[in-house]
Amino acid sequence: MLTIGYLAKKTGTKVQTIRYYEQIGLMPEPGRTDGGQRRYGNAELDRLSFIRHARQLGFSLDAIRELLDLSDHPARSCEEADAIARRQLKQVEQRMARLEVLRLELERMIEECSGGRAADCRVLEVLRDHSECLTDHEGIGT
Amino acid sequence: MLTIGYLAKKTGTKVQTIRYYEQIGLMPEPGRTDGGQRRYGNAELDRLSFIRHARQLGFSLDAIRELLDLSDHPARSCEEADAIARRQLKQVEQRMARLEVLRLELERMIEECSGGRAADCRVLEVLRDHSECLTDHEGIGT
DNA sequence: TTAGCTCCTCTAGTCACTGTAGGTTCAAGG
DNA sequence: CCTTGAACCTACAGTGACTAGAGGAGCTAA
Ligand SMILES: [Zn+2]
Ligand SMILES: [Zn+2]
Ligand SMILES: [Zn+2]
Ligand SMILES: [Zn+2]
Repeated sequence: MLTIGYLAKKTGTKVQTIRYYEQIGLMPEPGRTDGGQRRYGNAELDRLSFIRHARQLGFSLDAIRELLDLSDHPARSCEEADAIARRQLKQVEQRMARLEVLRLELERMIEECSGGRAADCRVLEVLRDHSECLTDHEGIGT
Repeated sequence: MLTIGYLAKKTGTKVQTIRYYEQIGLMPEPGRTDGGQRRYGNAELDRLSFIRHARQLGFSLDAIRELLDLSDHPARSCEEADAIARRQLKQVEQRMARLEVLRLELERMIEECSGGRAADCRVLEVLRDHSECLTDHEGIGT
């Protein structure tokens, strides 16, 4: 019988986060001691590891919910799991493309500024006037 | 005299977002009509454009607050503005590096899965067992 | 005048946690 | 058996940067 603190340490999760996962139905309600403390088994440890690993790979909790469901039903087709992963990959690629645009623009404005008074700062100038930019970068950053 | 809706359209901002910026002190409290509606001048339009452009380049509202402050004081040194921009660039680079790791891992697991039952799905297997991964990717995704 | 658009305030929700306050339980050492 | 202190409990508030909705008031033109 495993305590919540043990699960936390094993998976690199904060204790509150595990309780949060329980609250939103991602982790099951575990058994309790007479005093009301949670006690887990190995299945729950595995489930939490899965969740954390998927989070590290950038999946949303909603996506993870579906992936866990598929993992719980081994006879089903894995098409949906693959589709979720492909969606995630596409999202990552899009984000990288957007970041690359920002990176170039930032690099350029930093390079061009030769210091001095704020009045002549290239960084501030570019921020004031988008026509100084080489790219469109519409949609908010990140 | 410009309405909030005009500013919104000109800058591609939602009306509520402009009111939100006012609430957190990023935009000044504008004058009002007798009926209580906000009316802006061109200075406010410029300020909002600055904010939006900086947001598109990924700066946080706190960073933008400092950048606006510097832009309002042209005699000051621009060192701090440059430092903020360099910090932002570094953050973008770090995020891209993390995303590249995710991208490779996702690409690999999608490629390796040949479809079929969820029991044999490579995607689910990798999520269950981090030792199937080639990289460490610690820290939560994005 | 009346239609219909825009504007107002206020509240709550998003995502995925994280932090805090104030109290209870558990396990080990004496 | 008793005490100590770490780990646990619930409940609620806060993060960033908005976004959505309710319910009402103002503004403009036909
Ligand atoms: Zn500068
Ligand atoms: Zn630009
Ligand atoms: Zn598969
Ligand atoms: Zn891994």
